[in-house]
Amino acid sequence: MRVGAFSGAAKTRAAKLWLAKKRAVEAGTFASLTNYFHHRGHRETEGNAAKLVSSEDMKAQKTRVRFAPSPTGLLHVGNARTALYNWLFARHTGGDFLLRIEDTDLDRSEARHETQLMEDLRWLGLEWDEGPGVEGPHAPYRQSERLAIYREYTEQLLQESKAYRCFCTNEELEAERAKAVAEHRAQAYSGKCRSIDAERSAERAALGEPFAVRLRIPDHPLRFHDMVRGEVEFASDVVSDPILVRSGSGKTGGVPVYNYVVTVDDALMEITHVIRGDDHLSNTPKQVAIYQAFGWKTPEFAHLSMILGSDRERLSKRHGATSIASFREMGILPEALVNYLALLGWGAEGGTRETFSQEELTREFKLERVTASPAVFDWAKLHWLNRHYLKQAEPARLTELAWAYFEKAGWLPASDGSSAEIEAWFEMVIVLFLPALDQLDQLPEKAKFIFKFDAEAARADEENATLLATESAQKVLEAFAERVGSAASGSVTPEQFKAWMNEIKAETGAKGKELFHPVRIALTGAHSGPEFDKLIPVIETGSGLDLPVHVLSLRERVEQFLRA
RNA sequence: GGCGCCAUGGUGUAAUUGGUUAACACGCCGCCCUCUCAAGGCGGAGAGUUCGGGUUCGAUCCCCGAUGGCGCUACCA
Repeated sequence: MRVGAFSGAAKTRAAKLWLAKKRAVEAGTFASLTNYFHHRGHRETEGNAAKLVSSEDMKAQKTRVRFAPSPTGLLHVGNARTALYNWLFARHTGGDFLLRIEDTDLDRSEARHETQLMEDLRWLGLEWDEGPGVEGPHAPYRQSERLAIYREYTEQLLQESKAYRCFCTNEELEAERAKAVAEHRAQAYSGKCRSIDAERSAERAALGEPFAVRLRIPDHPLRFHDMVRGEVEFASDVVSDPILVRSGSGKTGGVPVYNYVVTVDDALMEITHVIRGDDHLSNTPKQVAIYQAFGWKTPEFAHLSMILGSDRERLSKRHGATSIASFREMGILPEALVNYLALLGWGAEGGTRETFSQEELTREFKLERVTASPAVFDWAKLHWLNRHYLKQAEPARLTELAWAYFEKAGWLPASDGSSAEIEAWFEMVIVLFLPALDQLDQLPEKAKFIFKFDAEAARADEENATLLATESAQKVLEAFAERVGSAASGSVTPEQFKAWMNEIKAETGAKGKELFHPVRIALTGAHSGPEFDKLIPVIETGSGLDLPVHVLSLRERVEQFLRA
């Protein structure tokens, strides 16, 4: 099924669903999540290091996690795995999984990427409880639509003098950085603008001098707890006062940056566990400082290691296809990909099982068992899992998935203009080649000889020519041609075929490869391929079908081959 | 340069969180099945846990250091 933009009906249904869920929650033990969160948030005094959510809190509180991609490109395996782990954690703990679009990079964010992203998530079976298309109590879920909210919080920080306006120019900052490197120091902002007094600062701003807003990093170490790495600590002097809001009067001027909005949103959306890629680990102290500035309690973190290519470099386009969309196009089944991604950085207790359905994963998945070390992406294992699920899949489903490849090749009619006979036959084709497939898009190449039999090429092949050069091969071919010539085109059954081969065996004395290879080459163009028992019906039935290309019957094949 | 994270066969993960002949899967190799190619069944090779110290009766596991890889060090996310 194709998942497109949401229809109005779907949207309404989703909203109703959410409402119903909300009522159920409110009626139950989690009576007032919002109040609870508020208490929690203000309980902690400024300057305190991040505290673990105690086990009591954990019990009382429903877990809430989010996947927060930026729509700047296609969803790739790394992010998909992050989404999956978030989803699994939410489902395992009975919590909520939210989708939030981080589109504060106005230059690179595109709506079509957002649409594609949601389609990919759905394809993987990762439905979100709140987010675009579903909505929820914390809407909007697109950061570009939350700018007014951030502005309010920035104002508060400025007023409390926890943040300050920075009037430094790019040149000044670059000079600072160069100096820091020369002196073997961390490249942290000097804090030059920290000391500008509030009145003067407001004045300069009013005069139209461009400024960014920076957070004042406190001078105590910034600590947080990470569920896969344990306690992590950063000294405050290596953490630069982070930019909260961009300067300038252009399109991006006044737009807050990632580190800031991610924190504000995670807090406002009551995220309890921030599960994300390793590349954010070094950003976390800045975010912790933001939580502290607001007096909000820090959530639990879980930083997932990177996925690497076979050269141990961060997986990228250089390593070939890595987008979820491309996997789908190749004919990797979503359950195979989900299973594979789950295994990339996580192992079930005991570690002896490899195949898990999404339900089984949900049951067994524990964040504590996620590995901290990076994992190398391995096509061979993905293919193994895909073959596994391909064999499990309903043939009808595969027929539907594979149809497009053949339609595109011009070998099958458009699926809506097809007949039940053709569909049934195509299913036979798929079953025939299934054991030899890593991914569905390999099917046309494997099945090519059925639709496009090339007698000349078969003859021309060197290996074939050698096999056919013997006297025995000639005799076998003649004997076979004689028999197939006497039968009606398209009428040969596997039984008939078997009987003929036995006769030819007796008649010519050829056996084994000697007997079968010439026939196989004449019929398929290659000396290896699927079993004749299954192949014969495919060819003969196919020859009687009304397809865009005529499938040659056994008889026609032999005739063409002898003429070639 | 600074800071952080990571380190078990080729690859992904296990190992009652100090006591194992270091396990499973993928891949590889071989055998069986078979006209062939796959699939399937059976078996095999492949790590002494990056290196060096320490703690301990005993370290894959705890501590320190080194090395290597990766990440961050952006008014990207």
